[in-house]
Formats: sequence, C-alpha cells, structure tokens
Amino acid sequence: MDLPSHHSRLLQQLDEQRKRNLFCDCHIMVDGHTFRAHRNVLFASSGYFKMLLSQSSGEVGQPTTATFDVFSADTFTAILDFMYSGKLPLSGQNVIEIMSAASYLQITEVIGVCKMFIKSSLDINEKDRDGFLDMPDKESGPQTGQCGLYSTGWGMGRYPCNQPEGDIAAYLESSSCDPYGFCPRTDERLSSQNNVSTASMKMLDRHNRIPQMPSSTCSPDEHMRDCRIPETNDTGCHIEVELPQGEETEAFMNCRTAIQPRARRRHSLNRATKADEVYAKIMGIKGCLGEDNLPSMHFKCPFCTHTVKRKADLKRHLLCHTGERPYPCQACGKRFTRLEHVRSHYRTIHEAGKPICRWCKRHVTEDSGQVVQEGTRRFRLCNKCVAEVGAGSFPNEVDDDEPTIILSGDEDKEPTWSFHDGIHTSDTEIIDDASSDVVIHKVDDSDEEIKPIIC
DNA sequence: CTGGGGATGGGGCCC
DNA sequence: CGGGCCCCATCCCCA
Repeated sequence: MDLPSHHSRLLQQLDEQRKRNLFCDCHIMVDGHTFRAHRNVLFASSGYFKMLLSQSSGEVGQPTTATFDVFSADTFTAILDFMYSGKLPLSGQNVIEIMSAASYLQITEVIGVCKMFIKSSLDINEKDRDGFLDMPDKESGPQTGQCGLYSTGWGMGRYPCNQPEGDIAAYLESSSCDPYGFCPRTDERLSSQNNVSTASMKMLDRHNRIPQMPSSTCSPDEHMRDCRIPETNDTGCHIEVELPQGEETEAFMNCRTAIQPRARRRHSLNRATKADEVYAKIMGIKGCLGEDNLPSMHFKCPFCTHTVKRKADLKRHLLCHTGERPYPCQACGKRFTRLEHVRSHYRTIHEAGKPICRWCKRHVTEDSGQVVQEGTRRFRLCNKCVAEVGAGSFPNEVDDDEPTIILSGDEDKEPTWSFHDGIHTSDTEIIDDASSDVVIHKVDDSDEEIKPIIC
C-alpha cells in the first residue's frame, strides 16, 4: 500500500528537526552565518555535498563543517529551505544567484527550475512558461521583482504541473550530469538551453564572482572553476572547505596551498595527484568509461560532458576539475597544470624569449636591444627605448652574452616559491639612476640556463 | 567603453 | 602512456 503523504511528512519532520537543531550533524558557514543541517539531507540533495560527505562518510559522530564564501546567506537559506521543503522562493532578484549557488552545489532540480524561470521571464518559450511548475505570468514574474514560490514536487511524490513528467525528467537530465554517473552527451541540447542562463551567469561571475554551472558551454576557465571537486583533508574526519571566491587563479592557488599544504607536498614529491586518485577511482567504478552511448573508444569525464578518445587525455582533463597545478614556475612560483605551460610561461615571462621591444614593439636583435628585468619579468627593449628610460649608460659588456637590466618595481606577483641558490637574487649590483625612477640592477646571467625544476 | 595584444588554459593529436 | 607541439578560446591589461 502506497502512502503518498509519507514522503512529505517525513520531510516536514526533518525540517522541524533542523529548525529545532535536533540531530544536525553538519555545519555550514555562509557569509558569517552558521547553518545546521542533516548530512543525509544534504547528501541526498546536492551533488556537491554528496562528494564532500562521501569522502568523510567513515566518520561517525564528528560534525562536518563546510564554509562557503561564494554566495550569500540569504541564497543558501533559500536553497536549504528547498532541500527540506521542495519549495523555492524565486524572484527576478535572486534567481541568478540561486542558480549559481545551485550550480555550485550541483542541485539539478534547482538549476532546472531557475532555467525555466529565466526562460519564462524572457518569454523565450511560451509553452514552457505556461505549463511548467505553475509559472507566474510575465507581468508578475521576475521583471516586476515579485516572488514566485516554486515547488519541484520534492516530498510531494510527483511533479505538480501539467507538463508531462517525461519532459521534465528529460529536461533535468539534460541540465547537468550526475557527478558520479555517466550521462549521455547533451552538448547540443545544453547549448540551446543554456543560452540565457549562461550569459547571465557569465555577467554574474565577472562582477559577483559566483562560480558557474558545469556545462559543456562554459569556458575553460569557468569550467575549471565550476567543476572543481571539493577539498578534504587527509583524515577526512573534519572537513573545512574554503571555496574560491572567483579570484584570480594564482590567488586561488595560494588559498588552496594554505588549505592543503600536505597535498601540495604530495605534488612536489611527484606522488599521485587528486586527479590521479579520481581517475583511478572512476576507472575502478566503471571499468571502462566508454560504456555509455558513445563509441567504445571514447572516455567520458564524470564531472562534465566532455569526452576524450584517450585515457591519458581524460587524466589530463581531470586536473581542471581537481584544481591541481603540479608544475610550479621556478622563477615566480606560479603554478600550472602542465609542464609545457610552465615552459611557455618561463620563456615568455622570465627569459625574454620574444625578440620584440616591449615598448616600441619593434623587432630587436642582440645588437639592437637588451634584456630588461622588471621584478621577475624579463623582456627586451631596443637600445633607443633603454636610453629613454635612462638606462643608456648601462654598459653592455657584462658577464653574460646577453646584458640584462632590472627595472625595479612592484612585482605583479608575490613569489611564494623559494628561490634555489639565490637564483636571480645573487650577483646583483644595483645601479641607481637618478635621472629616472628606474633602478637599474646589473645582474649576472650565468644562471640563465637554469630551468624550472619540476617536481 | 572598446579593441588589440599578451598570457594562460585546455583539447586534439603526433611521436 | 607520457611528453610535447599546435591550435584555439578566454581572460586580463592597457591604450
């Protein structure tokens, strides 16, 4: 005998427990506010929490703490309420942020509803607007700032709408990919359905620094930010997650470094990276990643819709999800996902590899120009431009074949890497040129051949 | 505000 | 299978 009301009653009971702080075993810090919830509910509601909690599932009785800085407390309140009630108070003001947060937390139902809300508000699909989830009329919808209370049917047994369930299921299926599963390739559908939301969220990411939803339409950078899997410490018993605030990659890496020094050391020792672990894990789970509808020679990323033809490419691709950057630049400490990127960076930034004058953009040769150093950056200047900045008196006959001048100034990046044997810091003679603001350092370039040491 | 160019990141694929 | 090269998209800075 089926009791349809049981689910909703159960959810109500859980919500009651949450509000009375009973049996809450997970603490979520958002914007200075502490939310308490049940692991089971979070696990069942969010792909993000599913992954987060699955990595600490072995611990019992230990509260799990997660910290988010990427969305507001109000937004998380709405999402948490949704988890416990299936009701989502959407409005034109909060839909983007809720969708962004839901994307981050991998709550497919919320993403789908938000998509439909946006789509409806822009009157792109009249059929969906009229039929799905009791959408408000355009006049009373998002444009006017009024709030529409959406219910996904969570805890109600079914989708409470006139839309055929199959359509909704197909829509939600196409909205995202189960981080543990291997959803069919839906690039084309996603491309068409994400047009509005992707544009909106792109704008939001630029200004509000909210990470974006994992989808096949996101840019590589967005993709890396969006689909990065959560961090855990090595013990897994207490998880403190500091999420990126959408800042620059390097700053984020510094943040990650501060959070997970042991993991960084693991990279340095060339041991298995998190990407390796994930790779091994998913290979172990699925055996072969090309088991779905795709050709057997394709391998599918479990975190996004991307497919590759080779396992090695998948392994490399996983780095963008784990956020790992195993290859540091020896000169400035900036970290990269690939060795070739470090080399390219080193050549262009620290070796002045381009025979182009940085200022006048003219081609320079060893005779017509000099290598100039500004912080950890090196570039070439033609002799004419060097003279204009007051470095014309600098002698060309230095120890190295390639004279080098250092223009002091604020380094664009604070090195976190410790220089080896005083590279670029020793054998430096400072020549203070009073005629300009430029402080010229004469350096010994004998260590020019030193390449980044890749751990 | 906008366009150009450099820097960076990621995918495909060859060796 | 890893390394490396090439290509392209995107971001970011600056004029």
